[in-house]
Order: sequence, then structure tokens, then C-alpha cells
Amino acid sequence: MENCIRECADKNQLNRCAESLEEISLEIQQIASILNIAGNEVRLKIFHLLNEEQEMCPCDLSDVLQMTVPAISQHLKKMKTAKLLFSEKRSQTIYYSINYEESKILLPMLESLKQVSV
Amino acid sequence: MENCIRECADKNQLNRCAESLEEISLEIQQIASILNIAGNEVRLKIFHLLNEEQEMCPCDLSDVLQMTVPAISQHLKKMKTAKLLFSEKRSQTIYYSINYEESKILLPMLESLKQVSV
DNA sequence: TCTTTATTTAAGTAATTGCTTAAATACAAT
DNA sequence: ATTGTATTTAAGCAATTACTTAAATAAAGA
Repeated sequence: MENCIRECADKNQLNRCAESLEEISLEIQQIASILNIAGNEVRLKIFHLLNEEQEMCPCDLSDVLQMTVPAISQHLKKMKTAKLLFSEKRSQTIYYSINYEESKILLPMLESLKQVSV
Repeated sequence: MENCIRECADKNQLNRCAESLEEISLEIQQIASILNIAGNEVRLKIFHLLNEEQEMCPCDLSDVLQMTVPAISQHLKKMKTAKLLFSEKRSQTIYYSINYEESKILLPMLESLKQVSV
């Protein structure tokens, strides 16, 4: 079911495009999922704060971001589930930090945010 | 209304964080909005295709992505509204292309997707 | 053991997303 | 003028998102 009936439609181009997409479909999926998680103001702020402070707990983040603890906890869970964060429990407190290996495509942005405040 | 009553909560750190966020609040907003748009499989595919092919029309994209034309059109509108795309009408056809200036934070990802298929 | 503190989980909800189909718009060609 | 092609816009809808409040879990300290 083609939508383009134009003469000028370049069948070779369309085939090339379809093949290219198939080759990278896995990467596209992974990157889209990371960008989707980072494409939220609260979560991007969390990334930035963890990038500056190394590690923070939900309750400190809730103070800084002026949001309820459960709201923060749900954002952290989403980031953790995607393996973008590590967490480490020390007594009652859980410290979250960035998994830089999994988050590497976000690094340029985080670095640029660091620059701003200098 | 502080949530952290912990002794170990470092007030200086929390103040520093709050200030940092305020300084970059505009950048955070802008970047989050771009990542939000790119953090969708269909739109990321459109970015990738436009990056490889220079320009494409909604109807070719609809063929390649196997989606209805209105569905594609709505994605393009969202990207165009955010100024991430240019559009140029030549007779009946509208050609979309990437506004690289506004999309520059996405470039590293687009480049890495290009590498994959080599 | 009982209370406090830090955190997560669950349930409910309003807003947003991304599609669908149908209709509207705009331009070209006959 | 009329038909065909490319595109957008609109309305409707199911699924998802991001919060809320309340309850559950877990560890520490009195």
C-alpha cells in the first residue's frame, strides 16, 4: 500500500531507507527509550543534579526539586529500571548515582549544562 | 516543607543544588523539550532518515515507515513547531529537512546511527 | 518492643499522547 | 471547470503519563 504515486518518487531511495531502518532498528529503539526518559524536565534535573553531586537520596531530591517524595521515587524507579541509574543502600538511605556507561549518549548534554553555571 | 530531617543532610549542598537548577532552568526546559520530541521511535526514525537523505516528503516517509500519512504529518508538525525541521513547498510536495542549528544536541546520536549502518 | 525515618508501592485521576477515519485545503493537469 | 494528488486539520478514542494521597516495607534508635 504505497501512498506516493508520484512519478518523481525514487524507488531506490525508498528501498535504501527501509533497509537502513531495519539495520538500526534495535539502536533506534534503545536510543529513543533513553531520550524519552531524559526528555522530561524533572528527570533531566535529576540527571543534572546527580552529575554534579555524584549521588543523592530521594528525600534530598524532593527538597531540591520541591516535589513530593513519592513523585521523585517514581521518576527514580523509571530511570533505574532503564539501568540509567545505580542505587546503593546505606542504612535507611538509598543513594542514587548515574550509570555513565548506559547513559553515555546523554553526556554531551549534561556537560553542556555544567558549562552554563560556570 | 523539608522532607529530609536527617542530621547528615547537607544544607549547603541542598542550597547549591537549588541555585544551580535556577541558573539553568531555561536550558533544562529547552533540552528536555527537544529530547522529548526525539524520544519517540517514529520521530527518531524521521530524524535519521532526514539526516541521511537531506530531505523527504510526508508521503515518502509514510511509505518507508509503513504508517498513514496523517500520522506522519502530525509527527512532522510537532517537530516543525519546535523548529527542529525546515519545510519547503515545491509544487504540491512539501520537503522536510533538519534544522541542524536547533537540533545540534541531537547530532551525536544521529551520527552514531549513521555509523551503525556502515 | 515501639516509634521514627526513608523509601516504595498502590490506587485513583486529570492531562497528554499517538493513533484512526473523515473532511478540508491547495495545487496541477487534463 | 473538474479531477487527481499531496498534505493538513479535526474529532474521537485507547493507552500512557505524572501527579496525588494513603498504605506498606525496612532499618535505627529510644
